Amino acid sequence: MDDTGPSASPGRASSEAGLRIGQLSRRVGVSPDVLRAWERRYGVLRPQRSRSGQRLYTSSDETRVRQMLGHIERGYSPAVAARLAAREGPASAATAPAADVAPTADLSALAAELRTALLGLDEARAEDVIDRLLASYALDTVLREAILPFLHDLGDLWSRGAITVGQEHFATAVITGRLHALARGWDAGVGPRAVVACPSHERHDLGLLCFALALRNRGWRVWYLGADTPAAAIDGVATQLEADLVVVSAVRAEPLVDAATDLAEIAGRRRMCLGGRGASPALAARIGAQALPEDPIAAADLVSAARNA
Amino acid sequence: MDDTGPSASPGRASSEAGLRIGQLSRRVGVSPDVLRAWERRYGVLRPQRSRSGQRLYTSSDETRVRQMLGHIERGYSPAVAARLAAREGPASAATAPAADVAPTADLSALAAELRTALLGLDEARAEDVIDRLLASYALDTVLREAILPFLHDLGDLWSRGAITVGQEHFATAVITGRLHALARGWDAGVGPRAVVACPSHERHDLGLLCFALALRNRGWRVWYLGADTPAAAIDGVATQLEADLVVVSAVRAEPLVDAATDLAEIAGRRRMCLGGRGASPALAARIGAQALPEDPIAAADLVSAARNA
Amino acid sequence: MDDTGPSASPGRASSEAGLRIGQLSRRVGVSPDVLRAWERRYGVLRPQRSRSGQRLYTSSDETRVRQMLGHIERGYSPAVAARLAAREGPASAATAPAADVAPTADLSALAAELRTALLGLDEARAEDVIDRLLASYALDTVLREAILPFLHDLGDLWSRGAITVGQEHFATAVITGRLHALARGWDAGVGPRAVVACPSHERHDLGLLCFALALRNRGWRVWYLGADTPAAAIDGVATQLEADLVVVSAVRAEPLVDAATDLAEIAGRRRMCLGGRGASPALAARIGAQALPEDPIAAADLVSAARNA
DNA sequence: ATAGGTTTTGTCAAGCTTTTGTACAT
DNA sequence: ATGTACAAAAGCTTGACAAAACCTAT
Repeated sequence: MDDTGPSASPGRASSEAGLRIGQLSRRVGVSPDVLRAWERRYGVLRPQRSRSGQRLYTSSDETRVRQMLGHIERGYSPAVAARLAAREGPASAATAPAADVAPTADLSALAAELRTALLGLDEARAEDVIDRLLASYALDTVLREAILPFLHDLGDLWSRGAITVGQEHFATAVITGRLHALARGWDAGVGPRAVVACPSHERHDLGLLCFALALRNRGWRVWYLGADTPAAAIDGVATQLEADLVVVSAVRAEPLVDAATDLAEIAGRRRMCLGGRGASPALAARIGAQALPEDPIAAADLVSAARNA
Repeated sequence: MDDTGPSASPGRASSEAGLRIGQLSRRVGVSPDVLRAWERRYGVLRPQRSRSGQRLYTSSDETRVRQMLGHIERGYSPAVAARLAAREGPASAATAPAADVAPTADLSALAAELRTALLGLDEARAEDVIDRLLASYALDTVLREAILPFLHDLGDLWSRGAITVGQEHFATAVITGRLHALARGWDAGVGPRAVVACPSHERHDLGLLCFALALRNRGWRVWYLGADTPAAAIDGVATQLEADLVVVSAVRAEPLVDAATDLAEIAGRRRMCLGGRGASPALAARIGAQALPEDPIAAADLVSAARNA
Repeated sequence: MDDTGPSASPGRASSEAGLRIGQLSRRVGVSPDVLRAWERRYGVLRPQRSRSGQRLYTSSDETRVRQMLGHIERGYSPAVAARLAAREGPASAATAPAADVAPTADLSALAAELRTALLGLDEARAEDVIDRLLASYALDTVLREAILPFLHDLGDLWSRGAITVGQEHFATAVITGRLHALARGWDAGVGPRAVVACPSHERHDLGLLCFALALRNRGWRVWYLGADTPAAAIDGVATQLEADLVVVSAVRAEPLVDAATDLAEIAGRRRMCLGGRGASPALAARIGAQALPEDPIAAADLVSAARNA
């Protein structure tokens, strides 16, 4: 097994913490006392705690310590080494020699870093990059320039067999979690109501999630039903809410085709849009819905503009 | 998911169940006592029972134990190892006991940490805490439970001389920056239009900023003019946009009183609300506006609900 | 920020600081006592100081010492060798930063679009333009070529009555928000510490914000106190942090004049610079501070360069 | 170069709690 | 088989300490 130990599987990502101080100490060759002192004095490490107060370190804490050791060996005092390590962030210093971390890294650099982090199963770093992206750029931009291109890539890589299913799952899980977090409180307020879902047998809902975020960002109230939702369920929610809009999206055409009859029935009573690569204008026409562009942001613009017009 | 046993398919489980504790113990090299303790303490194993109550383990229990041993060997404590093994196993979701880690982000703990960080002039840590808050809680919650109480405290501490003006300025600057960042893209979309400002001579606009965020979160499009805005300016923007609502907020009453005549003039043509501690119902009535509760979130609720009603 | 690599700009050097005297001594083979003596007598080295006063050398200090050693070996007296080394030093850092690469969007067109968007109260578009600016150009460039000129224009237009106060407030609010967001992580790293504020009764802090960003970009750690900060507050924070530098900036002269006595008191204990249009060399001299050019970027260059001189 | 004072940083101890394997009584 | 008890191991916090490294000043 590799030296990152327990971090290989996707679901574990956010709760990977588990190393206790003694073990970390043995791994990096720094006494527990020193580890605690470093935490207290420089705040380099901020391990999770168990309910009883025991420190639980992640493997990124381990690399952090190693970075510090590297700096110390190079002659820096522990205090300085700590600041340097802190500034390097969760990312590994080994690969980025002396590159100063810019306060405002540029968009494509951040996008690239996100990709590296996610394919490298480094969740902490991925979260950090997403934080920096969102801090520096508007949500639409982050989605359009970083998240969506990455998802696109991911599909490519996967279909070429260039990455493992585990990597794909991991990346998907991290992004999903993050986008969902952004989407809290979707249904509050005054905007028009949209019900948003993938049809039965369509399990890829990340594009839909981006679309939903963009739509929310344009003032809509969104009820997000997610992947694999039967047409009847969509209809039920839409009816209960008296939704102004129903959006159904799929990557492949089949799920939409299969649900076409039921969807047409809904479209007869309510504004409906079809999104995703699986939605052709022809199919939309047959169902009585509006076809949306493949790009989720553009789709949100279109939906939103149509209403204003 | 089923609750009858540890493996995914019930049928197979029962057909395989048969290992008794002594046998399993010898196979995996873990004493029966320990196996029982693990079951009791971590719930890793849930063997079937024979008629007489004896434990009957399946082969998947065996792999489960081996996984645990592997994790322990890699340095994890038995408690953590159990959690990890539970995650991996086929029956993960159903049987996994609550993880033993302290909740990553306890709201009040995070709020306290935010306070410590800001008063200690530690920006990086403050940002980190805010990140964690936003990652775990809805914006409304973060504002209501962490940001606003802190701002309140800040006023208190300052008036009691418990903190320096410098600390107050610093904290204000950090929070302002952060909230503004959250507010990007305020005017996009389809919602009703609100113009939001403090009157001339009112320079505290943080409460207003929270209100604006909450309002945006409820689907409104917001134009934020900020502190110290003359009534004429407010009117100009409101007219240019054909705003549906104008909100004016002040901590003290004077700025509102001073601007009362001009504001009344605007209120004659447009829905207007007065917010902040400086806004009394009496004053609002005189101006022809609606008084809002002091709490920005409640105010946003009210504004938003009134429109829906 | 530039993209020329880690060692090109003078400010960058200071962010690398961290070597303590013992380590430097071992590296170059000169005793700590001698290093201190050279510093005192010839001023060849001007290391940063840690909070407790420890000297923190950069790697360029190391080459400086080596140059001196070379000259001494060639027979010059230490005094002469020091002068020679001093003359050589700065020259080595003379590699000019490269221009921005391959602009994806035309700078002046984007600047114009920004202006249109902001004056038209179109926030979403403004944010998008800023995103594109930041994605294509270095921060310094964006500030110098787009943001600052626009702010300048804004003042002009306003004074000519060509725009309403509302437009001005709106534009200011958007830009403020954006710049604050870029400023995350201001206090990270190991660079020298700067406290940055406008004096009491000065409420325009946008120029200061640009300056602070530029300074941060040159490796300084910045504590931003913002507008309208009493001298006592500035002093308090500077003391708490043992800041290496205090910068006070105002658009008009009065606020600075009013605070002159208190500021002079601070300047007696700490390096201080005065910035903004309100800062005249005469006033600076009276206070015992250094006057900075009006242009925030140039000011940051000066502050940062002076340190290595 | 020396002297005298301060800061930094790794270590250690005391006192207490939690974890966990093992033992024992029912 | 179950539940309780127990003790060793490992942690936690607080506080203190001493060697090393620095600082200033003479």
